[in-house]
Amino acid sequence: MPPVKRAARGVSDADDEDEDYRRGRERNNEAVRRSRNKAKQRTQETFTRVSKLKAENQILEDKVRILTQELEFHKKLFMELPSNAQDPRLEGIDLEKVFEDIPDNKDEKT
Amino acid sequence: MPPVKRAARGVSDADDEDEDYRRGRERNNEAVRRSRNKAKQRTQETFTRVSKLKAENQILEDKVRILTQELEFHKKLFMELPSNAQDPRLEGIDLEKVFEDIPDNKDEKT
DNA sequence: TTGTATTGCGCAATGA
DNA sequence: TTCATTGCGCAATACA
Repeated sequence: MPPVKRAARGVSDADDEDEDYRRGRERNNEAVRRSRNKAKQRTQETFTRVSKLKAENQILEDKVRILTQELEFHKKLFMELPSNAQDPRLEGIDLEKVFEDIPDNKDEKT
Repeated sequence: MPPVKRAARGVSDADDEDEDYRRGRERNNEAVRRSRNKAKQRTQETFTRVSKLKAENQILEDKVRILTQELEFHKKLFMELPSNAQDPRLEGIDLEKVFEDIPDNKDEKT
């Protein structure tokens, strides 16, 4: 453990104890320095992390927006073609239903 | 500014200067306390920020994945219907081209 | 027990 | 002048 005040005992002036104490204090001061640098480092990285995440987020949001538009476009295109309404394979099928949710979209929280 | 060592001058014991000094030190200590609390607060918020962003990101990634699948599905569905190949309004139109990029998807960095 | 790492805290210099 | 911020050392204590 870091040095303990020699004064807490019966040592008064510069002797072995004192040197040990100083030596110990010095070591601890270095440790403190190291520790604090690490902390700053981490803090800095956290900020960087936030920036990166915000950027990624922007990109993803754009993608979602664009994909949604595209999908809408395709659905309309498909639905509006009268030929589809007559395709034998779509007999009795409710296209609205089909397009609603193909995969398992089970995530809507934002 | 925070008090200055009165010892730096010719004041030895408890007098006005001393009281002012103590009073000043005390004020500063409080200020330091406030400042450090704020700092911790900010740090904490930054961590929270990261968590939230990571969560949002997950959700967005899922959405992109799902939307992409859906879109693929629709494109195939559309392309595979022979009726479309005969729809008069699609005369001379390259569907592949049409589907490629409707909006302006100008973002691919991840 | 010993040594390093963290953390709260006060002092003083410096910023605003 | 006052309060806020920051580098730095001390000591307690958390970890190994």
